[in-house]
Amino acid sequence: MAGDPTGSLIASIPKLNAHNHQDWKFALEGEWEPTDELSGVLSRCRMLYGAGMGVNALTVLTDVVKESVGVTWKEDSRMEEMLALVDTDLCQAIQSAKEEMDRVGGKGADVEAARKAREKLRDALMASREDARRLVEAVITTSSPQELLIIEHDLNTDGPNVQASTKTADAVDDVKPKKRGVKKEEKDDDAKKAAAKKKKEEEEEEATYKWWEQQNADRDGSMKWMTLQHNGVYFPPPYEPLPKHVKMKYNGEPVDLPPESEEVAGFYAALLESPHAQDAVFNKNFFDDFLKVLKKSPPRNGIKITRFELCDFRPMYEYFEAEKEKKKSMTAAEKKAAKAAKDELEAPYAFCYLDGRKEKVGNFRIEPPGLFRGRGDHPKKGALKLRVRPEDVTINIGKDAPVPKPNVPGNWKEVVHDNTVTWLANWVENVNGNYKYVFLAAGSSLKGQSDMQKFEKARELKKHVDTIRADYNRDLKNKQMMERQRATAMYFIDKLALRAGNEKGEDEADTVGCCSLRCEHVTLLPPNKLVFDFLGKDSIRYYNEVQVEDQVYKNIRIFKDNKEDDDELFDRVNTGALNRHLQSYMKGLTAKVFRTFNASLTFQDLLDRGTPEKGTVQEKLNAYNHANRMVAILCNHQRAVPKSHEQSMSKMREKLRGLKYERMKLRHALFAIDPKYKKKKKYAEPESDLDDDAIATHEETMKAKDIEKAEKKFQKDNEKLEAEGKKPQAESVLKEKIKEIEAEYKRLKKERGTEKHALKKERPTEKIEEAIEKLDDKIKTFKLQMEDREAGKEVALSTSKINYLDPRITVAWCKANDVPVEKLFSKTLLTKFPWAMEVDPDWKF
DNA sequence: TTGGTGACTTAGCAACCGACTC
DNA sequence: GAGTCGGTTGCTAAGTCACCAA
Repeated sequence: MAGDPTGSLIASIPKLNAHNHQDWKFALEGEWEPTDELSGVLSRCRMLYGAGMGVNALTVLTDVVKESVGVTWKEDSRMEEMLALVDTDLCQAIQSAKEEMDRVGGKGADVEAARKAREKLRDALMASREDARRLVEAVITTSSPQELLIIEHDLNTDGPNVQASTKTADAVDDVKPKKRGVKKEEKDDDAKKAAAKKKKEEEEEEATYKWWEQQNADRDGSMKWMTLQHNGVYFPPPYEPLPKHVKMKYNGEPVDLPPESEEVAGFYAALLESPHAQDAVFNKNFFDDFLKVLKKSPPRNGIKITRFELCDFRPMYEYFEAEKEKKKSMTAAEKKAAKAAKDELEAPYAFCYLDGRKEKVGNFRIEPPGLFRGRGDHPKKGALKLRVRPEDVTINIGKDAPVPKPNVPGNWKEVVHDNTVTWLANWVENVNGNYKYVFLAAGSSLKGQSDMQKFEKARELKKHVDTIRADYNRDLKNKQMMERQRATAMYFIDKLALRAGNEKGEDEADTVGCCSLRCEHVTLLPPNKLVFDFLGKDSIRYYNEVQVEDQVYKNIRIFKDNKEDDDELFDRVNTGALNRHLQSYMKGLTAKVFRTFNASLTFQDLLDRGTPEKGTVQEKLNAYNHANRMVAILCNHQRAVPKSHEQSMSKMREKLRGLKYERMKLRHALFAIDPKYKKKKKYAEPESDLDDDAIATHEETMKAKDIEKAEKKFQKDNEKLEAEGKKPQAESVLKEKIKEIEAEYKRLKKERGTEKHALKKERPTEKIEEAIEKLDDKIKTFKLQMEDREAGKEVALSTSKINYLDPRITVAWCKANDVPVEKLFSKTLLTKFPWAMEVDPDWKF
């Protein structure tokens, strides 16, 4: 993009949020209003500075310039250096002016001092503006490294306050060095270089900050941070009414809804073709809430809506679908531009500064309003989830950090400074009264530390698990019913990886875990089998027929005795008591730790035993996926069979048949050349599953494909001829071609089963042998892939990988087996587990 | 001991995205 | 360049568990 006119580049910088601008104006008491075209650039600096983001004008300018000129120059490290040299003075000037202003502002009485401080700050900003202008202009009018060097030199000798140049390509000429005393020049250079170096070091430190190598002896576990700065949360844009012609109907009549009720109708309309709209509870809850909204915001054309079955949301649904299509058909450039604009708006919320380090925020977007999509038989599904306003949101931020302003009108519910928690914002949602939180991203130091601690705790359990198991096995016969129930529950938690199973309320889906199992969920199957059948978390069915110790079987029979189906199986045990008991063995031990412990330990064990030492990468990956799948099955991590699964399997089967067919033809070619190959075992055996029927099916498929190809080619050729003003080929040409194809397949059919059924082209036997070898490898790998896919169609591998498998197991295994870790960890997982990347190949869980 | 509250992790699904094929 | 497909990411519901007051 270098060389673009300044205007268009500046125009591409998205506008600021109004409140940030006002912030700044407030700071300057209206004495200075940016008017030139670079105000956008400077606003970014002001916004971040105003929001107390620990401003570094260099970073801001660098970002802005990068955004302005696109990617071309990003790779030019000289440019980075140049920017670093330019901006250090400016940065310091702004910082000191701001500090002074804060100081005198705090006293309140010294009007004159405050005025001077404001002036200082304004001057610093004006300098910033000139620098920004020069930088942007220089960069956009520059395309070669040589020119950049000239500018670098110019900027070094001029200092930050030089006059702005013109905004055309002449700019480079305009920034020629001005004479200055050598000593001062050297001094400036040294200071700038030192500051730039420091800055670079800071950036590098930020990029490679390894919290897992730091000692946090100065902090007890309860303090999560010392300083915290952020820009709050991002509220979704307000509702935009639909075009006038798009209206729901009631009893066949269009309904003129005001925006408040139209928005709610739209929530439902969008789900019209989803299973939700077929759900009676969902529909009832939605309609009850819709009626409440209609009472406040009734149709403007007087229609009275009272019956759900007379509502027709289809016009709205069709409009939404059309809009989706429109969005889909946008060009790549349009999509990119839209995304860039969205990113720009959201950028201030995506990061925070925790103890001075830049960290990514996870879910900084406030959940938009909609209909509650509870899972399973949730009694409240379909209820209206209200729009969250700033008045609903509490912000948690450092004491000294400036309080951000919401991006929509309104004020925060509360601003707190609680450094014993990790959330940046929270609110209570209206449907279930649950708290919702904004936390740091999964790759942040806080989440990473907590993750690592979780796995370390699970590893610590190794030291205690023998004692615990011995105790609960003993207590299976305990005369105290409570202890016997507890021991049995622990047996299930340990052996079957069941969840703890807290009590649930009436207004939630009826799901259970270990402690909340009811008699109906466990059936006795003599002599010693138990059948578990219940809905667990997320209403996912847990079904397991499992052979248990005789004593466990006996206990369940006793616990069920004289009870109704819907009575609690463990009526003397709850999660609280169970966890308190576990704490007596090990600090921090709870039922949940057993799941992590058993998942990781099983995984490690399966990898150790199942990885083929001399296998191919694919074979090793299969062993890994197998181990991963076993853990996912243990933890009951299910997923819906992908819609395209059967289709994709059938394609794979077809491809495999093709590979085998190719092999058969190669074999036959060998036989045709030299019949003694027939006696070699390697070539004598026919391909498995490739009987006459399979060959016939395959040849039919190939024939159909060849004919289709010929038809397409014929059509394309004719179009080309017509475009050139030539006469198109006659239909007979196509017919002749198809005839040829059919003849070829007829020949193949006739020769089927004989060595004539071979390749047409003659090749030396060594080449054919080589080709068979390659095909064998290909078939083997492909079969493994197919098996893997089929076995995993109902199992979600990602949940265990993200939550239960110590990442160090994976990393060490990859190192020991020469498998690139990228094959197993996506970008997100690599970011989530940086602390695991340095383990030795022989590390074990 | 119990029940409620608050903070955090775990979970499946849908939308998105990028590689691949034609 | 368009269409397909499968993996990845974002979203938010649904768990676990500590803590506190009664």
